[in-house]
Amino acid sequence: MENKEVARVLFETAQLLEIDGAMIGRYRSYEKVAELLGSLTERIEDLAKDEKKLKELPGVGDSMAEHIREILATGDYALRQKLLKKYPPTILELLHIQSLGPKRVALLWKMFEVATVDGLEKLAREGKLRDLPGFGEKSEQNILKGAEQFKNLSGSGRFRINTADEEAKQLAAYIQHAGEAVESVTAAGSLRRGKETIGDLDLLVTMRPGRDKQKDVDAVADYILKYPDVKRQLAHGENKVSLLLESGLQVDVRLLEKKCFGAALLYFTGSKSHNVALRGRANDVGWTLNEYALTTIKGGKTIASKTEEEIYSKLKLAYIEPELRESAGEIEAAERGTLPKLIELGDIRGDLHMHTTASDGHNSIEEMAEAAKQRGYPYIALTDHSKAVTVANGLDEKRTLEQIKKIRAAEQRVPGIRLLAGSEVDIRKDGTLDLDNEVLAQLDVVVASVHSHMNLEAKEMTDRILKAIENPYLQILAHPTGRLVLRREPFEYDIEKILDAAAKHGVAVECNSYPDRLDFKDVHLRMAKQRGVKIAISTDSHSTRNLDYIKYGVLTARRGWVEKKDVINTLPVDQFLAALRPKPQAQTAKAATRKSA
DNA sequence: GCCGTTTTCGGCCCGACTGTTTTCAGTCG
Repeated sequence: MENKEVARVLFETAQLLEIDGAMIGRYRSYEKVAELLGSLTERIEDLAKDEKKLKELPGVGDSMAEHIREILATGDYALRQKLLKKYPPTILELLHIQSLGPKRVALLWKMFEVATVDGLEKLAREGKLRDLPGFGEKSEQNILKGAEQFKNLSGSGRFRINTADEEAKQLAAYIQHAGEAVESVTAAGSLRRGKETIGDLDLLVTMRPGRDKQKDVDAVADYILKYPDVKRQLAHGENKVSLLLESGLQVDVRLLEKKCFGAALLYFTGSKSHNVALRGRANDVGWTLNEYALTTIKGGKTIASKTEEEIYSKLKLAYIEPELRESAGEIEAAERGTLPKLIELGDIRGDLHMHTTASDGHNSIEEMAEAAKQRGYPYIALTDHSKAVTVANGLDEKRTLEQIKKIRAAEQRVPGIRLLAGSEVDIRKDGTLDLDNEVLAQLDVVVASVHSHMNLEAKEMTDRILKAIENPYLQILAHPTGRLVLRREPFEYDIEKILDAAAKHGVAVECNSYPDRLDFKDVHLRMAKQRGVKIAISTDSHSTRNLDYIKYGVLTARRGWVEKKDVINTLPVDQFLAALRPKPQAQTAKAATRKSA
């Protein structure tokens, strides 16, 4: 069982307990463990084999360890099943409706035995909810609005990082023009942490001290509400404005004083569990941390508030980069001074995965080369699709050989950048590569990936990729999990076996930067790093503009604790080529073809 | 259900906002 599945069972149990009116701490304990599982690099199934290791996890005691083992053994949990006899499973859907939480859902169930979104909508339309304690006409309308939104969103209500990134930049630029009173606009939240999907946007606006503070804040808030892209205003408080943009993205803008910027940035960057851990740490020494400051509990004396660095320092922690703030061991590492020195965008020297008009790209070899040169890269690899990917006009052996010649010729026309001839060769259903080894032998860089038969059983998919890795010409395994953000789940396979094989054969794995992919995630990268598997960060560009997506790959790598030394395309070109899996000697290519065929 | 220089009971992160109320409960992040 995967960590995610165990977490879901625990989380649903927590939600049901809360609806059932359990004590706050009881359901929190389930929630906490579910959150922990989301950021664990080890498989819970492995940890559970060792009683001691399992109970070393924070928040896991005798009972919780027992529950986890039960879930692993049976796929479910008796308490959850018991609660689902009391309440229908659909009741959990109601919790996803804005303005409804466990208390109100419990009340609705008690009064009307309603547990479906449709049933709830009917009651709201008939005006039957307004007389419930704590409800009114406005509550009914909000529930109807929320129910409609819930049904429309069907998906997760999350957005790809590039969408959120672009929306944030535009809105931030707009707010900057609000007037004198605005000093700075900063994006926080999961966007700052570099998550591949963003639920909503958090923007922090610092205000210059003026004569009438509240008047300035009100003026800026009014200005923000006039942003042309606003679909609806969701909230408007003293120092917060919430909007729904036309795209469906929700934005929370906080207007604050400069003196509490650090505390606010820390708070609104999250993650939630990181914040909780920091607050616990503050409590331990008699302090309390909120979005305004770190203060003493007794007397409310401010300890730190202006910068994040200051707050971490007072908590006796090294500064933790936003990408690491997932409560995945970063606090312990900060305490010990063993945090990684994360890779930076400027460390990347070459992009190793891109397409040209030869297959399904929009630009020529020369155009890609020029664009890469402008971005300061000393080298790139041009890797068009191979013939099996017919929809992308993949290249067969003959066309690949011609493409190699064209790349060599283009190198003369675009001086100042080394153009490596590559291919994104398809891994066929049976694990063989889609180009003859004689042709692969003539390429500088062989990138390989799966583009078809993505629903194989785990065993078959694992064997398929293991077989591909055993081909001595495969050097980089591209988009290794096949996940498409918000559209397709990753392949089912044994990723540990794949990574062990990659380590053994010197195959690098790709951290694919294309925002629709970003499929090799933080946890995968950490697993790769632990095994000493080399990492390549590439864009999978299909046009010159896509080359900028490299920043999302670097963010993702940073989330995976990746350092410059872990990434092969941070090396100068000669060292990079030497770091690739060495190719068999040319004369053995034919024999290798026969063997792998 | 977990945890502990506030340690075996009693708390569990904390504050803003909303909509309902006349001081607060519930939701949200």
